[in-house]
Amino acid sequence: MEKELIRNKQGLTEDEFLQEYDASIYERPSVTVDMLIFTVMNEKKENYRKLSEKSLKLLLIKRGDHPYMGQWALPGGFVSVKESIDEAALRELKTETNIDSIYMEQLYTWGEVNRDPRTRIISCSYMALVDSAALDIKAGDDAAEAFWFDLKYKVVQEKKSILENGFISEKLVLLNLSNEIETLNATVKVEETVEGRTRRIERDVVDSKGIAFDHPKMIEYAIERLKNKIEYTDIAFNLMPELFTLSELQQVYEVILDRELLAAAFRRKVADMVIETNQFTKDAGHRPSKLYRFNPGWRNAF
Amino acid sequence: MEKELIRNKQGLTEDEFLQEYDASIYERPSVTVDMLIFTVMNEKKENYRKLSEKSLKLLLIKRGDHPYMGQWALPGGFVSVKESIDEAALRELKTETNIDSIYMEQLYTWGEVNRDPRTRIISCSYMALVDSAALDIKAGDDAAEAFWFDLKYKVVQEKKSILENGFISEKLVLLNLSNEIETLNATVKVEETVEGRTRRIERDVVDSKGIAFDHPKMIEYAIERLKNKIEYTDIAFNLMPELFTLSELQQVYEVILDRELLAAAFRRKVADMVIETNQFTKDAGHRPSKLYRFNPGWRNAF
DNA sequence: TCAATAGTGTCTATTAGACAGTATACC
DNA sequence: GGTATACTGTCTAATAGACACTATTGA
Repeated sequence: MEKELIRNKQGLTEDEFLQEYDASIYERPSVTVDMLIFTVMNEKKENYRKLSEKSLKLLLIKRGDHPYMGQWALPGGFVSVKESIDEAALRELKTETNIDSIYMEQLYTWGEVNRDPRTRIISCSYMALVDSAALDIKAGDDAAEAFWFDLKYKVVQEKKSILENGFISEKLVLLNLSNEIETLNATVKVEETVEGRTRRIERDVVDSKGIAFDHPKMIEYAIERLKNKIEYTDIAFNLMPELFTLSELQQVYEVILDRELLAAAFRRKVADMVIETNQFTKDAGHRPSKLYRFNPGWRNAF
Repeated sequence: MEKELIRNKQGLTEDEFLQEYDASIYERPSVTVDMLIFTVMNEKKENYRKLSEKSLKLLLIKRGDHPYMGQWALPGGFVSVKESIDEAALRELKTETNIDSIYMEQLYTWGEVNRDPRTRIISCSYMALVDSAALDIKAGDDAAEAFWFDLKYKVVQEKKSILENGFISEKLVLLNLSNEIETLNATVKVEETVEGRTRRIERDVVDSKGIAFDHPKMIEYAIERLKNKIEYTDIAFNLMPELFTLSELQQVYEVILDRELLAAAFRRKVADMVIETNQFTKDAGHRPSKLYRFNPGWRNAF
């Protein structure tokens, strides 16, 4: 190998250099992963004819120790030096949901100096989408108390101030997380500053009732990403069971996008992404609906 | 404050807990930032009539020590415990380009266990876009030898294998980085596995001539992101000088997207994003072109 | 029968692609 | 005048939105 021959200023070869390398001389941050685990669940029917409404859910854990003891946080944990961050994220996912084959995507790495009162902690956030049908019992039967929260996202204020050569656009987002046992609220300010050719986006937790750390920021960010990606990718199918109706699929799009869609246009849009089966729903109280499955090869026609 | 009253299982209040917290008991990874600094530069004209071609450039640094001594790497450095990762990225950007007001965006955090032979290092990559006119001399006059490389991205192979309930799509990307002093090549394999409702994307450096670490992966990822975002955002303007012609803007789009665009459609597309001035180019050897500036408020009509 | 959803046909508005044709400086 | 680019007009194709209309079940 040629690399044996190269010597640095201290006259060391690469092997010698690595042997002498002392990683401990610099102070280092801790690294954690935080998981945004989303699912969509059916609420109970109002009457026998109506379809059941769907709602977007997020998994949170009640903190059993300081800091933020008693508050709710995203599931997560430290990344050990012997595992990749993806592995750490998968491990957390498995611990909390007992599912290991699932859609997971890295979102953003949060690196503010004082985001954790214990020590310097950098956290890498991941989004996971799970099919609630595949979940069954889990979430709640862990030592850590994990619960699904109904998640509402609402822009409550938008403000735009014009600068000499740009503007500041400020948005207040209200996050509401609730279930049978608790209701949590947080307000996140998202501020976009455009000055000349520089753009900066900054998120701040204005107010948080019961949500630990900077997790409201992570939640806000994840929802924006989810809303965005559902429009131009097929991630929504990760929230669906094996077989589903187009109406159910549309409901999932609607609950995430938080607006109603027209059935005709929606069906055209998803036509290539699904494969028709010859099965139908039953006992619906109205016309039965054809069941479909995801078509993994929809993107590049084959 | 209420939080003083809450005691954990050891009977400690939050303040007591934090005082006793010892962050040093766990082994921790190091964290670095790596910067993908892009610009677009003019090549010299072939003849007095023709427009000068543009080319996409990436800034690399020659490594002066092990590991990968003598090879080329992305500018970057360790994140200190006293600065946020954004601050570390800005610091690197400032060191390398001497510019501090610039477009910068976090891309992805790379967390494989053995990506660095020294020790466990997690690296957060950032993309920065700079206007080459604002650069002037810089890049080259630092102690570290930083140079701009002409960057070519080419998909040399695409393969799709069908599985029982999904497929594997494999893409080989050839990266070519060159300037007057050196030519570097790397091949990155991008493998997308869709199985059932699980999707996984994996990148591997198949082959690398002269590019250090897993940086070919980071470069490949950044170009994909850049190509993607230029289509639906206004980031391209960060590569433009204060005043520019629509033809120049189109050239920038073309060099990044690596395909020719039709002028009429392009002009329609960017019409709202620019503000006309009453100035024109001079001495062009052909019809002069109107100069435009960026319109920061294009998005939400005001 | 009727409430509620499933599913289709079609008109319209908007947008992207194609390309011809006109305009204008500088050598 | 000729070359190379600047810029516009318009036809066409593709797509998204709107909405009316038909179909089908279980109670």
